[in-house]
Amino acid sequence: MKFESATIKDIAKALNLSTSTVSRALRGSYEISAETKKQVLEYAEKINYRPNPIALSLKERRTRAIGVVVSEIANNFFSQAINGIESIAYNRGYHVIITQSHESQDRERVDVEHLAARGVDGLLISLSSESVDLSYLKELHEKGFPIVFFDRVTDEIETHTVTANNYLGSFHATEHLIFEGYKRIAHITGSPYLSITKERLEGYKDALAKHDIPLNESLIKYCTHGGMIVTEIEEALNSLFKSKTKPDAIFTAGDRLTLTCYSLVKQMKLKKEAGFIGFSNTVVGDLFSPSLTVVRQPAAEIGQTAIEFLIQIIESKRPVTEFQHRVLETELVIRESSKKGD
Amino acid sequence: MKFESATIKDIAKALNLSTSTVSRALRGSYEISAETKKQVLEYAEKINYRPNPIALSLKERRTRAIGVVVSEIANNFFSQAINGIESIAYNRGYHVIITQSHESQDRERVDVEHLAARGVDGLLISLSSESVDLSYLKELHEKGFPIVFFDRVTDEIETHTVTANNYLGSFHATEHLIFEGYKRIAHITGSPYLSITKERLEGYKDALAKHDIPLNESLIKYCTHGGMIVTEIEEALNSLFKSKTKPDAIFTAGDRLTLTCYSLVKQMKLKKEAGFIGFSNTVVGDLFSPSLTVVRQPAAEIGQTAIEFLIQIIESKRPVTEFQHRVLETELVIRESSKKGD
DNA sequence: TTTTTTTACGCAATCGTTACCGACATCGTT
DNA sequence: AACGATGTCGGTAACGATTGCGTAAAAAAA
Repeated sequence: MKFESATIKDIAKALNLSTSTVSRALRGSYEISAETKKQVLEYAEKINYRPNPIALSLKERRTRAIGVVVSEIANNFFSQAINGIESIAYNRGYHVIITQSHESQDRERVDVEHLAARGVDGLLISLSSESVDLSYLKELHEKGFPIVFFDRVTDEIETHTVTANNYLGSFHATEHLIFEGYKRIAHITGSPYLSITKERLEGYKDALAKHDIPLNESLIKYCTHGGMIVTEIEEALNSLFKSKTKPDAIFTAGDRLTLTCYSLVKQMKLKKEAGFIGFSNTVVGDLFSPSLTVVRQPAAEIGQTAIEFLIQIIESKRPVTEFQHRVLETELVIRESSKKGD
Repeated sequence: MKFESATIKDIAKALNLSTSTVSRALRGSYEISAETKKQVLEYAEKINYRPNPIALSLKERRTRAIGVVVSEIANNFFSQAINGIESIAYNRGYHVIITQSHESQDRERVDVEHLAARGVDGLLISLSSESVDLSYLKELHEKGFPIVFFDRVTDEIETHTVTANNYLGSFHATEHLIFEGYKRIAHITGSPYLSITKERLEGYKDALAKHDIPLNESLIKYCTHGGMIVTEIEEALNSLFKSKTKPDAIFTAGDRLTLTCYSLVKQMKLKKEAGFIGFSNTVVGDLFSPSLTVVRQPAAEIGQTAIEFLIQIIESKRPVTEFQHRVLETELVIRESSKKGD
């Protein structure tokens, strides 16, 4: 099945004009007579002519499409971020092509190269858990391909970044647990490669330090697949609660991680024993039992800012050399799960 | 900023060959000598040559991209469906361009026309709440443009459709409430234009009829924005619970609707009074308090089936005239919210 | 009337790639 | 020796649209 669309040639043939005249008439060039213009416009309207964007892309070397690479769409943070991206893109006349890395470095690489080859004008990317070798991104970037990182960023590539204030969000969350009276706070987090993991870990550590709570490395668990694999979290929880220094509170980093972990905690009947707080952008935190205290990220704003940066690079005449690192504040939404029951 | 990529011409120039020879060598044509092929292949590898998909699209009149139009990404059903779509598309070498209608007919139309003009090879669409005038889709379809409907379908356009068994899902959910002893079951649903609304309503009505419960029209509330506007649902709930024939159970249709409504019910402290069941693909239903009984749709399978149908149309040599209407079964996940507390 | 200017349009190249057609060796066959 | 067959490759048009340049005709200026 192929699907034929009217072209400029059809108009030219029907009106006995050349394609160049038709093209100029359509674009309202001054060197076309009013009469001819009217004819062309009317006929174009009649046959519902739409310029072929592929031909335009070939000619103008731009596609007005931008690529987005995230680990999972079915993640509240990312779906909200994409909403933000899409709203701005739509208004600026850009298409958004969304791909998922599923936390796989290989898949991410395929996605990126596919998007670049397909000719997107730029790339918005939040790195996968496994991404350590960024050489393919570096190559693209060095060739002048516009890239903006958001959420999970890297300092190996000099470009705009947009992130939440993970450090402070984590710091306040931890401190909140401390204020509530918790002392043995476990931190379950994602891949140690990720920027967000490092930043959140720092915030956690600094909050403990500020309140003179000794850091216990065995209370820190890395779930490298970020909540996508349940057994991984199960093992982390088992190891935590079997130890002699059982935690009295859990602080999780990441949306899927938080939800999966909270679900497991409930199944394992640990709910009354431990305080709980997690990074999550779920909209139903107060439906949970106990209702869930979360660190909420301004996902939509992050997405919006990221794509604005990207469009700025794309539409800039000269190579951009000054890069911004925008950091947006998180919000601590306090509910029951972090309250001390004693 | 522009981003230059190596072309077949660069190879031709460097190797003192014609572009046609290079092209054939790259595609492994038999009429190119082994030596020349080797040269070309090696040089292409060296400069990291990638064929320009835009030029190919122009020539082959296909883009290997398919467009998806849903109302909202931030909806568990749709994000899971997109996951299904994307997994198949990826393996078959297709790109997926996702757009959101935000339940607006105008936006949907712009999306569809934009995608068609941009040259996607086909369209996967779940209609918006407002969509009544489908003339623009009809036009495309009549021109031979491949379209497959999923979830929210229409019978005005003859093509493949993929849906959950909304009727039976609804029937069983309602019957379940009846078995639990509920008698005055309210049904809060979406736009009356939508196929899913009608089907679910039928299931609800038939279940009542089967058990000799008279239908009370005032127990049926239409929230035309499908849970995106909170006040709409608030009004529906207020009107329901202020009436003298107060419902003893609530059955909601739609993911966002269910979550928003359940949240409101909890806020309004109606939880102990009314049984609750809803269509939802949330993965955290058992975290809620009370844990939430849901009708779960096989979202990923729906997406997968839909895109398989679409690719089938796209790759078919002759126009497709026999269309399938695949219906996948839902799953009733029974938890506390639907249990009778008495 | 002649020259200049303006108007209004066509021709052809271009973007990157492929496909049809043709060209020209080299070889074997008769 | 002449011929066709075969193997290798190049030229060119085409996909749809834009654009610089050229130019005929009409209008204006001389």
